[in-house]
Amino acid sequence: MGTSAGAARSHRCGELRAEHVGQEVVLCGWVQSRRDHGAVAFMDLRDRYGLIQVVADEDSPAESREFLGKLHLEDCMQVTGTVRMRGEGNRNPDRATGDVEVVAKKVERLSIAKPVPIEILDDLDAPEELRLRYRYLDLRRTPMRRFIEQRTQANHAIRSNLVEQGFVEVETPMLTKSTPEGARDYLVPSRMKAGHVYALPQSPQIFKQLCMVAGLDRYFQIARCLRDEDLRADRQPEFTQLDLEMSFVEEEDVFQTVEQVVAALYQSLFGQTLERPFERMSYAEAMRRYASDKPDLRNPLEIVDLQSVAGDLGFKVFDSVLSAGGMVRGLRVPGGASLSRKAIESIEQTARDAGGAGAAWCKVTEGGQATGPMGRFLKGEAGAAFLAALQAEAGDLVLAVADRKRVALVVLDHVRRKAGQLMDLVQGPDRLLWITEFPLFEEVEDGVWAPAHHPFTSPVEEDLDILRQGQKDGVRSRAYDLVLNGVELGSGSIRIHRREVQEVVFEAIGLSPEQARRRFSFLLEAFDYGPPPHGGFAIGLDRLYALLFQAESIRDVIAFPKTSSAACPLTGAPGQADPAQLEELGLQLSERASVVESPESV
RNA sequence: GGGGGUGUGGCGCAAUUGGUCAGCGUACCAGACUGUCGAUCUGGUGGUUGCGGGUUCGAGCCCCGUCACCCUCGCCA
Repeated sequence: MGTSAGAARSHRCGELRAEHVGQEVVLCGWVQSRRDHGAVAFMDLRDRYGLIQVVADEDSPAESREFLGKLHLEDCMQVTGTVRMRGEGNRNPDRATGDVEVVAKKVERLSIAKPVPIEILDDLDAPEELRLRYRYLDLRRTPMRRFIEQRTQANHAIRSNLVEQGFVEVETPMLTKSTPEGARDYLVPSRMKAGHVYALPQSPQIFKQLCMVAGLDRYFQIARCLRDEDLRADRQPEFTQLDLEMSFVEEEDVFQTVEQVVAALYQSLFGQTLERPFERMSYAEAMRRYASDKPDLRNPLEIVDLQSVAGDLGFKVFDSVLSAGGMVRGLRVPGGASLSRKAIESIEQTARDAGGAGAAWCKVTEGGQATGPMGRFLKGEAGAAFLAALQAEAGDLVLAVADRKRVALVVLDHVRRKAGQLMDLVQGPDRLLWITEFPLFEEVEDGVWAPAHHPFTSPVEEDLDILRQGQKDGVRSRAYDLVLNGVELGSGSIRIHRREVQEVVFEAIGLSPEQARRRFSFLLEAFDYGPPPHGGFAIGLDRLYALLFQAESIRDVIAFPKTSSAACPLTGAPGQADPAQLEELGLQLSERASVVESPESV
């Protein structure tokens, strides 16, 4: 901390050590606790930097002795006194400042605190809603303050690394037009142009591409994004992304750039040097081996295709799925025969929770026999072939899932994770992984395909022809994700910069040239003026920080977060609209809106 | 929008099959105490058990509705 303590104080509470003994100091802070013994009284004074014990004894003026005992927790204080060594046996080794104390000469209360609704304790156990309502008190707590400080450091590491890499930082508008992410927009009505609205950005997507057309070459921003969708434990209506875009690049250029940033982050936060390059895996391979587009590679279990061996067992469950065009895949859990009946049942339950019918299973005995529910179907050559496909050995547990393709993959993913967790296989260092060549379209219902990304995501060159022929299944895009231990950190793509390709994609996703021009006119217009090939990436920082800082919730790394109904208990936002403001905006509330009453005004 | 969980003094918790069970800790207030350190001791204030309705002689406890929060599915690149 290279800055001065401030005019009202000479030192910070947390910095006093034996070397300060004898100095007269002026401290400012809050009353953390007080211990009044009559003729001697103590107070722990807290600031951002720590705690210091202030004592008033026979060396202090009588009035300060009395005053110290009368203070409330969290009163804001200024204390003048002398640093002195604590007596032998009176030191507190659990505290950084525990060898010294400040003998009060003058004790002044700068402001008074009512009884606090939440206590300022590291291990506070209070309803989160209350913590949000009194966030300014919650943030006085050390763990919360740490998150803020770590976030500062992380943002700083990111920013300085990207600047080093030659990036320019551009602040893009908050009042803008709808962007192509496909979430619901937050709208802001215009006063100047009644009946018209701004949309708050779901991401700076369009603007960062415009930055590329502008020749800025390498853009980044730590950007606020807003999406009006239902919340989750790891989702907030407004969140922060590290957003970047680069010109004249291919996937590898983006990967290396992002890897440098992430490595700088780990270096700064943990002093840890990440191994680079990160691993890379195509979407197809990830789905084949892990049934997931964000596999946790710390879990070594892999999916095995049993399509060709499942039909010969005389197992009705497999037969009916196969004849319906479904999928049979399985999983070998080495040593899994040691799992209890109850544990295996929990895997079956996981499969059902994931939307499947369950999971077939058997254990492999020393003699190579299969026991358990699926065991009796695994006799003879067909059974041996089945187990051989899995490379199952004595002592293993074998799990098999049969279902419609989309369901089976989801179930396999859950089963793999559950089995890995039960066997305690998920360990080792962080595994960072690029998933590449995501499909351009995803099947949302049987036979119904929707674009998986925004419409400027470039298809893979070799797949252009089949795309032109109207095929959707199997068309690869140049989109990629970065995955950390099974958690998707962010995603990006190489964009389309050629008009001809853009038109093919618009047509494929069912946008007529007119519709496309209406929605993205300004970007398409910009693309008439020599757009460079470009691509980029965006990382959700709140989620990443929650992970890296080991916060319990994404809300802990956000200073002033919202509840799961997108409300702010502190400010009471969203608030009721003021009729005068509505009038000015040319707006009228519908029946539905006026029925809704605020439950309570704070 | 669907499913699940939670809701008792400011805060954390308790209350047997529905029957003196509205109690404990902490904070708060008053007092005592020369070395504590999330001090201790004594005494005290404080609750229409989220809200509304119902069942019952009787509801914190059972039923219905509702609100808020948390988790989750849908939704969200």
